[in-house]
Amino acid sequence: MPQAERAGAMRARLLDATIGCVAELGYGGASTNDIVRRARVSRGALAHHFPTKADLVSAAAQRLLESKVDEFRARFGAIAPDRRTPAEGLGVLWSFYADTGGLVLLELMVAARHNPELAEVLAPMPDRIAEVTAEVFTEFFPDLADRPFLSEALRGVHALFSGLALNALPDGDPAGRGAEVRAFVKLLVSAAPHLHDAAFLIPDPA
Amino acid sequence: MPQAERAGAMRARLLDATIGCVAELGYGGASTNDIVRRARVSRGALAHHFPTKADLVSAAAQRLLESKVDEFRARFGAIAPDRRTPAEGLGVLWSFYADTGGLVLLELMVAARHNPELAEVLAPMPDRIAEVTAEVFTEFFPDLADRPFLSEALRGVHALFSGLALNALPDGDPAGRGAEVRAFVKLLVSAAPHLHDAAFLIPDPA
DNA sequence: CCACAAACAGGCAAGCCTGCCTGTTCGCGC
DNA sequence: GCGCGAACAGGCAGGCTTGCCTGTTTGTGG
Repeated sequence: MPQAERAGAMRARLLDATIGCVAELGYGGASTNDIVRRARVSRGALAHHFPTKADLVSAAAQRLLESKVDEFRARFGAIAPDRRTPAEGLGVLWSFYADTGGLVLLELMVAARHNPELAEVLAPMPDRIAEVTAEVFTEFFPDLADRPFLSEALRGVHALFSGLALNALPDGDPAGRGAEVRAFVKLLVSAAPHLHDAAFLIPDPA
Repeated sequence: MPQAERAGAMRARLLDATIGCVAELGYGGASTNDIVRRARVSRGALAHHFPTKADLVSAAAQRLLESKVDEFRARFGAIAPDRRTPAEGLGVLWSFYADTGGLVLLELMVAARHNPELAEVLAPMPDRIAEVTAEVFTEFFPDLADRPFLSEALRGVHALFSGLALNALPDGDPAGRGAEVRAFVKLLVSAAPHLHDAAFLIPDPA
């Protein structure tokens, strides 16, 4: 096996093991020992590719973020064309936060507060996700592309979902008691296309 | 000083120091050494009142949660009566998440995933907050008390705000790029009372 | 007034984690 | 075929953390 490929595979294994350990043990509980054990790699190899732990987790965060973005595109594209409604898209968005990867992202997010290197990687995340979401949205629903407050609404939905995932964290159940809220949002989104003018939203000064 | 009072004060100092350390160093970075140093207390005293670290942080979480609930009530009541609109209330809600205490709550939230004792304390939190919020809301806006989806909307706003706070975490700025989203939500909330019937929300089957 | 228990002080030991260091194998270019 | 450097293996040391353990003071009830 050529050198480059070997190193790449090793890096990938290390990164995946890191993500797995964070998912399983939490950011605080994931030690480099656990990681090398899970990846079936020696400590030396880890040190060779990622001199410091911050390098490792930063790279893992990057990998996870990109993989999830791709996954998001794929899942959205996988919806049957005749069922591609914004409301249906919400399910895809939710899956972005509800699964294991989303959990890890959450954990890394708060860890970033005391890890500048991680913060640097994760800071552009909300914008990146919003960007991709908007991109996909305007691709599949071109007639809704220039709705007022579209960007704000999309970002809001993302924030809402990450908040729901967060709140559901302590009681183990990934769905938590957020199901009703999600249903409500779905209702709202279903209705939104029928509001052809947002002017009425401006409260009556009277 | 009587015994009970002394012990109470000690407990309070320990708990406050714990919250302070978590705020400053993060959950993972807050060691019992830091805590006793900050509280000006000996290790023995800590061990006496909180045999294990989990006991300590659980108690601290409890204290923080209750203090924030009280603070929420107080801040809401402090709004000038003639300015008490739901939209104005959003500011209070946001302050709940934007300040230091909210940050700590976020951090403890994700920490709870691998700390059953903490989880037990924090699990009822979303419900508790929703409850208090609904209570305050119906007290100040009795005519809006039985709006459809009120509970869902309130819970949604909370989730949204916690998500915004979370997303703003990596870039240090507590406000982050969430200001536009909050403005949008404010607009939505301002408009909501003018929608006297939610029936139109049901999408036209045609 | 005394005995007792709670409250508090400080130190000790075991365990773990991270970073580095030396040694070995493998692939690549000449 | 050979030398060189990257890739990898495994162990060592320093530092830190947590929980416990012994010793001392202080308040309380009989």
